[in-house]
Amino acid sequence: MTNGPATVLVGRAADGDGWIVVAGEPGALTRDPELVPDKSFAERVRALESELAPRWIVRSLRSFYPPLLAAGILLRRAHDLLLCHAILRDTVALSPAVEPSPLWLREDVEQTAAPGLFEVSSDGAMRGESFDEVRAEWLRQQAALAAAPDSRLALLCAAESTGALVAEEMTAAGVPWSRAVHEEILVEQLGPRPLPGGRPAAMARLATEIAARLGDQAVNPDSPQRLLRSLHRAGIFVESTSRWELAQIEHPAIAPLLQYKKLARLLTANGWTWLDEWVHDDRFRPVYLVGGVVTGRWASSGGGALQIPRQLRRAVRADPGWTLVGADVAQLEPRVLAAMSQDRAMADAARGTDLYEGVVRSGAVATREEAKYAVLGAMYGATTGESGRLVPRLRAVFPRAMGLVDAAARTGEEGGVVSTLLGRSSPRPDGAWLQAQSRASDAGAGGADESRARSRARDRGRFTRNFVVQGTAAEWALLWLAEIRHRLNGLPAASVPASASGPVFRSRAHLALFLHDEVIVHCPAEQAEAVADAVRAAADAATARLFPGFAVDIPLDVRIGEDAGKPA
DNA sequence: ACTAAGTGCGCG
DNA sequence: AAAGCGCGCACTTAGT
Repeated sequence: MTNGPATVLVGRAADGDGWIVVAGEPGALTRDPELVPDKSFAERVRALESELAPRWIVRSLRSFYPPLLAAGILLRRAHDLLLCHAILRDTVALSPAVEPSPLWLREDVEQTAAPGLFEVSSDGAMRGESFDEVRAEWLRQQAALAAAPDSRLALLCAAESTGALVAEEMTAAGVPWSRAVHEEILVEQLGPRPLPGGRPAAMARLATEIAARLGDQAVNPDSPQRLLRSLHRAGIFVESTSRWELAQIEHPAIAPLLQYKKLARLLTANGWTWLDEWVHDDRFRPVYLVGGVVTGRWASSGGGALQIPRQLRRAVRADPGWTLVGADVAQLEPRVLAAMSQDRAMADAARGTDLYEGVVRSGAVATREEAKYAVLGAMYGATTGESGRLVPRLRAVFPRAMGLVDAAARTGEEGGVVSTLLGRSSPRPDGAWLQAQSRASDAGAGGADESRARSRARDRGRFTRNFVVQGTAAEWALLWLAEIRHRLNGLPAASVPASASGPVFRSRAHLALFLHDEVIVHCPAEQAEAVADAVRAAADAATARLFPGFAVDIPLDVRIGEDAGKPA
């Protein structure tokens, strides 16, 4: 702990008036506390950042960082106490773990940043933002990390915090989004924008056609219940109106109905209303919730950032003089499984760009299609159907990888906790789950109790089976993101027209979108190749960092230019 | 009129 | 109603 960046600890003054700042050497806070008024706080941060390049210890970057970005300040390193509290509180590999505290509940993370620049929220200090509380929590977390058996948890906390920096930077910069292209797509598919509440022309046409072919003028394809009755009256005996089931039926009404559902989805999820609400000045600004998914994946809030349909991806357009670099990993999760389980045979199968072909070459299954079903089934816990039938073949060929996920499933079924490679732990079973299990072992338990308990146990086993893989893949992605950010910030300034990405990124390459195993970078056109190299080098660095001493291929598909937005 | 749960579908 | 994981959002429906 003697090398490394200095630290700066930041919290509100006890009377809520201004900030208390303490700077110090790594691992120790040596300087005297300094009281900085709200008014001059941003400038103080700017000065400390350029003087010390410290690690900023703050309660939550979600509220702390956006005003700084708006003031043109880029932070290099941080430690987000709220996010790390959630990790350390649940970590089973830690004894003692960080004591859970209502002060550090994650709910606050979902709040949007305070509107004014560093204005005091009346209860801000009481919710854990006071300097004393920040310092006390920092000391607890440092002690917990120091007591950990190795540095993996510290790496996870650092990566989670850097992820939080990236998340706020991406929200600030926004995804370059062409309203014109998006509108073109809408008009092409739906027809001109209808009056509010009205049906677009293409949907109205399809509705008429559905009515005619079902012989039911009153059919309402927007209401599953009524649609189901209409279908039954027409002799189509489906159990639900979901696309998958309808697609199996041969009837002249099905084609227009499926098309209607497709257009209805486009209209309601990403139509003109969505554009009006979420795209301003050709920027889409989603809010990311770092670690918002139990496994450590990110979630998002508002605008459905992680569910943008692929058909709209071509609305992602670079500013003039700028371009896009898109990259995604094929089959990240099985590659991660191979490495975390140190399964040499599976890592060999993962060599090259298509893991499924490698599985075929291994002799486990005969076709690529079978390989895909078998591998997905192994990670998701399939027991029946095509997939369930193929999984046992993998056990023979990849015993270590299968042993790891099978063990995770067993632990989950027994009510235990599993962890990712860096140490993020799964939630403990909840009260209802425990109750179902204990009821089944009661003296007077019936068969129904037992089968229900067994079913719940298996559900939980599938969850923990997937947790270790999905969560470790999320850790790889987090490291990748951090490495990309580091390399982009090292690129020289470029002479291009200013982009619309805000004061920090107007002339600097920046991450614009992150989607589990995929990134899009917005960069000056002249830097496209350098950025592509940086993104590739970052992936190699992430792999080396997460799996030291074990060789595994995690190759990228990298695209530059107009097509960068949409993966193959 | 408002809320909560269910349905269906987009993403990985 | 995906066989098998994790999400968010819009809409309908059932309940108050």
